[in-house]
Amino acid sequence: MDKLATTLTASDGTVGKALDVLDMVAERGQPVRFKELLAGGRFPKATLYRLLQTLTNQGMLAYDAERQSYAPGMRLVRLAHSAWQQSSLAPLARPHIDALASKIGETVHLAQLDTGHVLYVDKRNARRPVDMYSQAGKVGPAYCTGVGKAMLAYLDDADLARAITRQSFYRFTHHTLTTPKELTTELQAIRARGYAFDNEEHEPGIICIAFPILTRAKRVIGAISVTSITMRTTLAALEALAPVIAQTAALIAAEAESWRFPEQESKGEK
Amino acid sequence: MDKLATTLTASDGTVGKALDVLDMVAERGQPVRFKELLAGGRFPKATLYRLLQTLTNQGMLAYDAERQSYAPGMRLVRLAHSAWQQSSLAPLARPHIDALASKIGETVHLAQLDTGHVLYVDKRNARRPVDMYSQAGKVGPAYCTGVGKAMLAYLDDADLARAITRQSFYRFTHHTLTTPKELTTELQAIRARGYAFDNEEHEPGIICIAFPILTRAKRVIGAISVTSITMRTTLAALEALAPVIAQTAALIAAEAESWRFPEQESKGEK
DNA sequence: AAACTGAGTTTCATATATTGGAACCAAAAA
DNA sequence: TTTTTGGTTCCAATATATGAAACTCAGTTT
Repeated sequence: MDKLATTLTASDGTVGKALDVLDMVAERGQPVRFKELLAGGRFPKATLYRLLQTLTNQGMLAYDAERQSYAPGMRLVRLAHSAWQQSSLAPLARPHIDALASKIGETVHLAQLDTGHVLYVDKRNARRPVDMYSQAGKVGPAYCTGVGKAMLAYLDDADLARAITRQSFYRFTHHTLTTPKELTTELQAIRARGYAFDNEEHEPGIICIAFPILTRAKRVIGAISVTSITMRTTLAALEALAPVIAQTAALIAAEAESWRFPEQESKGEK
Repeated sequence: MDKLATTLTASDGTVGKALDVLDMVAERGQPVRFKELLAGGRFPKATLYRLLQTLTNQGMLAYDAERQSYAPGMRLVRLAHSAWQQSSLAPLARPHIDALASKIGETVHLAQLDTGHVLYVDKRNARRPVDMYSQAGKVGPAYCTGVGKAMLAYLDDADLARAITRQSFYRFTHHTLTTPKELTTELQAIRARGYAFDNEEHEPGIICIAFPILTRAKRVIGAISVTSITMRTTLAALEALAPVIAQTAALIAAEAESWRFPEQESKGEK
């Protein structure tokens, strides 16, 4: 399912290792047995064992005794609630996203950049209301999505370079940009234009137009996109919506600025 | 806002401490300055400092340089996505919750028990569709909510005892049960009846009826509730919906059982 | 039954990371 | 300028984490 470049964080301390393990469990997307994790070769048996114990104790993992397997724990959901509420743009952007979605009747996404990847923090689907967490919290590739490219286009050189190293450049469709070179060229175009398209680069049949959400100082803090399907629309038709979307992005930016502007990428790699 | 008994997890190792700090940040519900955390008196300056650094490095916290404050990081949202998807009842229960909500046109909650507190994992609000994360991931008290009591009623003695020690028994309204004694009496009634009510015990004007979701072995794995307001309904009216709700709970239970049954409470306190 | 797996758990001497008091620094306040 | 406040860094003492190897305890095989 996921073709993201696996980010192996330079381990800082025991905590770093524990969180690595957490990631390993979360990434698999289904309950994992000890053996499988061990097979990852990341940690020696005893160490892995104790890390798992600790995490389980702490409710960060849940151990299913019957199946002898680990899954991410509910404590994460609790913590994430806080994170989402106070560190994401979502609560603040909600009314604007709502307005936009109901005005144009297409799916709207709100995303932020997280260690080089796209993190969807909210979604509004015009026809079928809810879709919850099934999208919020979901991670996607940056190099081949509208929101991703819209955000990458506004990173400064250092951050962009770092972000690029994280891209897998896996070819999802034959429109996917598969080299840093192609991508950077595209990013220039996006910066010139002010917004990005996704021309079936991630999934065939799916297109979108995406706008960065920029602070006054032109720092990207997120992006919004309007998605549709080739069967129903064209990129040109989506482009006609540009003004409304741009407007929404601006509103969100303005509001965000007056409240807070969270750091997105931690700067030093240790 | 929150009146939950603060769970001070018996620290295991550095990881435990780090997660404690995470909790401290998350609990505040707004960006925290170093000083405030230090004032908590939980950790000496240098130690706290380094824990914060590590967590920030790891993306579990986000540091806002301008305001010099910490907030829960986006990595949590990413991780929680996994947790929610694979460890909660939500994905599985979704269709049934949807059906129930649209059939009866009232707000439906799906909750699980997390270290003695209620963790809302999904919500369907009939009239105003989405409400997202604003509820999923939210934690509430167990002793004075319908879902909470419905779940407590089916815990075995040991787990119940443990859960009770976590309740704050804060008096939210004058219907709130404020002692373990009152609560256990109520729980007996609930077990006898098969479902619980919330008679304005948490918020004035808000009432609900809640059903536990039980495995064949009678282990609680969650609860669903239908909420309304006294201005519009009565408990008696809600009770009329009992069969439909029970049915939904049973469906969810059946489905859950055939897939997986995650542990909810980690057993040993170390 | 006896011998063998394979998966998970525990031990223990060692290396290492964590600790926290105190010193330090920078910016704001007096 | 001097103080205070709030945050960062040092460093020796010490607690912790480490991981190879030994050990369980099923469930197999032979």
